[in-house]
Amino acid sequence: MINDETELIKKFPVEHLVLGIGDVAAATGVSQSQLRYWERKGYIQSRVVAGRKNRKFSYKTLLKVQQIKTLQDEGLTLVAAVKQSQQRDAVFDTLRSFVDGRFAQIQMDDEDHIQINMGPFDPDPTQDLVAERIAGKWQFKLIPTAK
Amino acid sequence: MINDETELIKKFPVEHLVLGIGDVAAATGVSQSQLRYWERKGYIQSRVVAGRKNRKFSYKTLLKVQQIKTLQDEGLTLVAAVKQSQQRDAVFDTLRSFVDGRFAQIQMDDEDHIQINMGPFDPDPTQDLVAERIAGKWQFKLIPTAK
DNA sequence: CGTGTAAGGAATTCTGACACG
DNA sequence: CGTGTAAGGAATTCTGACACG
Repeated sequence: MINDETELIKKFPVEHLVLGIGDVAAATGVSQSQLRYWERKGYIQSRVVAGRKNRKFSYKTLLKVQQIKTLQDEGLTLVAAVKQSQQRDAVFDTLRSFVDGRFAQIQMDDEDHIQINMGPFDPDPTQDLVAERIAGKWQFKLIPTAK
Repeated sequence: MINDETELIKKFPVEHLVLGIGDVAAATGVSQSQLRYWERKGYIQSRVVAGRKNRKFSYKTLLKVQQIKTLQDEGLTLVAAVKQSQQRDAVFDTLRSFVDGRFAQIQMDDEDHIQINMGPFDPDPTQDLVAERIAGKWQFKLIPTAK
């Protein structure tokens, strides 16, 4: 079960996740006509999913939409917002990559005692780095590497 | 910009994210009639979003659907799968909580040098724990706490 | 129990045009 | 440029019934 949980979070279902335009609009606060316009201009993309006729957006696109909107709200023009947002696409991949690469095991003994083992602590590889949540606060500790 | 990125990932838009039944079915491989049946039996829930008339599922529900399906595929009956899946609801919250509590700063200098600062390293609070990706591999290191 | 299907109606999304600016 | 709206048609989802088992 513990391994299943770790697997589950690594397989975070976003790759196959596509959303309708109405759901993207509701989640981001960007109107459907805006989304269609942005797509027409090439700022965002929608996939055509096999067998579906309507527009579908990926989760990554949703993130991008939200970024653009935030930048727009800060006063940038659409073009400027789009340009800035491009640098940030990598954020999501970064988190994925970190979770994939380092979350060796997630252990949930009970509600109040949860641990994430992140494997060998590089400055001292004889120890494992563990994140531990106690009473709602996350702390790090080192434990001897399991043989 | 660095702070914006950190904020962005913390605001990972899943709270306000709702998906149509077709998208949940496509993402999980569970048919629409299954989803409606599961809902009727109370195993999963769908929200009625203000102003929308169709069924909408939260991202957490999607995770649950995927868990149930996985367990079913392993040979469990629907009821047994539902029961087992209940213990696992916390996984997602765990990741969120960890990211919220510990990702102090995400820094992306360039494609090949990315760092996540996780704040004071509890065994030695004069140092910050930093996860660093070099050439695709994540490693931990300690740096003096920024004053 | 657990899932599928045909049926008719309701809600959602589509495109192209036009408005405002 | 960037967004909204009215319009008519197309695709999606709805419920309740019935089938299979």
